[in-house]
Amino acid sequence: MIYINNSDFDLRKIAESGQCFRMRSNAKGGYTLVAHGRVLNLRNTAEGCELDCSNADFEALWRDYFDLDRDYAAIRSGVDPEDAFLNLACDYGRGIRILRQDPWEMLVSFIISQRKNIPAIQRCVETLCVRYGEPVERAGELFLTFPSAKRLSGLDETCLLGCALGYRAKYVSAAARLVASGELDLQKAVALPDEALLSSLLALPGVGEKVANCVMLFGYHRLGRFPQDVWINRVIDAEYGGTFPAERYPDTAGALQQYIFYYARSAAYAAEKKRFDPETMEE
DNA sequence: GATCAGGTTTGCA
DNA sequence: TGCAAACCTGAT
Repeated sequence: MIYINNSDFDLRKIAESGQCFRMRSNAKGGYTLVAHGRVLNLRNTAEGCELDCSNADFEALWRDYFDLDRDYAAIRSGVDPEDAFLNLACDYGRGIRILRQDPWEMLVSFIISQRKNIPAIQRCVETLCVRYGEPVERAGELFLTFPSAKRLSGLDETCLLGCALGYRAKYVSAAARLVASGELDLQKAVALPDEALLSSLLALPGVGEKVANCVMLFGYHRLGRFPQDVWINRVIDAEYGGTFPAERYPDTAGALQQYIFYYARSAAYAAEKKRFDPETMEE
């Protein structure tokens, strides 16, 4: 067992932050995660957050996966002290970290995400894994990995439609073929500078600015990327008059985006808005 | 039934 | 460039 004692590590917030679709609450009051072909159980205890893995696995994979060597307090303290809203969001979201997830899994997950809410995305991803993933055994229980590009590229598009992907099926199918054929090398792309990585992602069908930025942030850990979805846009309209000063945070905007996203969707923010703007009642 | 959801593409001005 | 409509599916 490994214990994480870090006030900048909050299991629930990370699970709910919308960056990861395979971290699900389990029967033991904790969370179970399948990532990079491995299964991990986590739960909060008096001694800290408990990870049921060996020290070797922790050092080889999970320390990096949870980005534990980064100082998130430093990211928050770099925020403009005049920016009251952003400081509130940072306080509220404290404990969120940007996970280092698999680029292929992120690409497919965020292509699927368009015009779907989080539960719907989770269901689609789960169905893909159950039907086409590789089995992994863990304490007598069976789990499934995220299916490889090779596996998905060999499927008829109707199989993907059967996973409720809808019009996105052809996008996933095309991406799978490109990756499986080697025409697009997602691992090699790790070495690309931001702009080149962005344009190679944008070249894929069904991938626009938002999806590309999510893949860069969550799959390639480019912390300067600032994906703008409708929630972020609503906040930017309401709090910043239409433009967020992302250029002020070239190395941390993505982490700030996660704090904002988490706060923007919270009841706390809704209540705050309502307090200052009675008009929202009518909307 | 109509509308809408964490978006992208296409077509038309 | 900029804007609206269409696209699948599931939920309200």
